[in-house]
Amino acid sequence: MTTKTMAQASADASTTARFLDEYLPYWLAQASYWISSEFHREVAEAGLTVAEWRVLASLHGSSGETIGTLCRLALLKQPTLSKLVQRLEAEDLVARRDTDGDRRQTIVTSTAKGRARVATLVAKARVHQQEVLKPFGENNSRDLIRTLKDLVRQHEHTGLFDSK
Amino acid sequence: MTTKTMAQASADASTTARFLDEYLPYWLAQASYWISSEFHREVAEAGLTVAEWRVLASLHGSSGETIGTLCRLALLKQPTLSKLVQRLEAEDLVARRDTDGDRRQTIVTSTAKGRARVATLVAKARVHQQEVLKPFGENNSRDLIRTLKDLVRQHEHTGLFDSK
DNA sequence: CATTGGAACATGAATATTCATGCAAATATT
DNA sequence: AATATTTGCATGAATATTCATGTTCCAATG
Repeated sequence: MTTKTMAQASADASTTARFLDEYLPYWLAQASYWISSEFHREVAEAGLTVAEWRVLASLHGSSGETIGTLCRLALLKQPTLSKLVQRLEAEDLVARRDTDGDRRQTIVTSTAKGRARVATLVAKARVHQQEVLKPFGENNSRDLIRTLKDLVRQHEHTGLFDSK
Repeated sequence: MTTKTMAQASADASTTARFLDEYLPYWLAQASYWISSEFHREVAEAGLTVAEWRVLASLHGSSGETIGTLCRLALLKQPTLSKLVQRLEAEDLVARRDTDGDRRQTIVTSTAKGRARVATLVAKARVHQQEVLKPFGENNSRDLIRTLKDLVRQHEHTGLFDSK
């Protein structure tokens, strides 16, 4: 195995420091990727794709979300999500209905079958999060999540979602 | 604009707390997404796709990376990256050569043209990072990056990369 | 040192995403 | 209040990604 780890790679920054090594967006992407993909094995074993898991998780504990909101929750583009939701609806894992107010909107809710399908997974996700945060302790963990929420709050408005 | 922000959504967790609202991987993904996509407008204006930017940024300040390492740096799957590198090579933005040691490996380096192409962008990226971190101050910023690096170090080995 | 297993990269076929657009409904403008 | 603009979602065509596999080479084992 010749494979360098990211951490090692960042360590042998002898003279030529790689740009990425101190680049925040890079580390955010790496952290997001590795933490998530670790759990995505459970998702695959449960017979779901990552996108399906994200949608069902987004609806977990929600009374229903519009397609647009769901796009931002699951970080999927609107056409991608529309098609995914239709597949999930065909499997009876989610249901779609119109809103009372704005008749352009579609509200998506998870069905009993959908909730049952992810119940175990959600529990495992909570455990996974605890394991991930354990090495950091209570305070650092709280700080990390608060900082991430702050980052999102400060930047989610800086660009239209679908302009990517 | 009926659109709920993620922060607002997390705020009206009156009785029904959504699962995602306290889920670390969710906030990592959101933070990564929004911070990056904010900058990706610059990338688009420079006439590059996000994947192209990631590859060229990964090679910036590097003496060359193998396809495999580049996959992990840019978080792209190997077939995706192989094809992308071939396109970049055709534009003379990167070059490929064989390693001395392992003749299965391909080393990718950025060409002078490639470096010129992202020089401005890299400078803008550094400025962008400073702006993003400014509200958090020196100490919190350093803590955040250190924590992210720790997370990656602890988890990059927990799964094979391409098993996703 | 032959053989077997695995690793690195390339590539075609299957699949998924994205862009562009359409349509219907809400909101803004005059 | 008629018209123009914008918003929310759906959908087909173009594009990109991914899976499965092939090939070549390295490394481990007998």
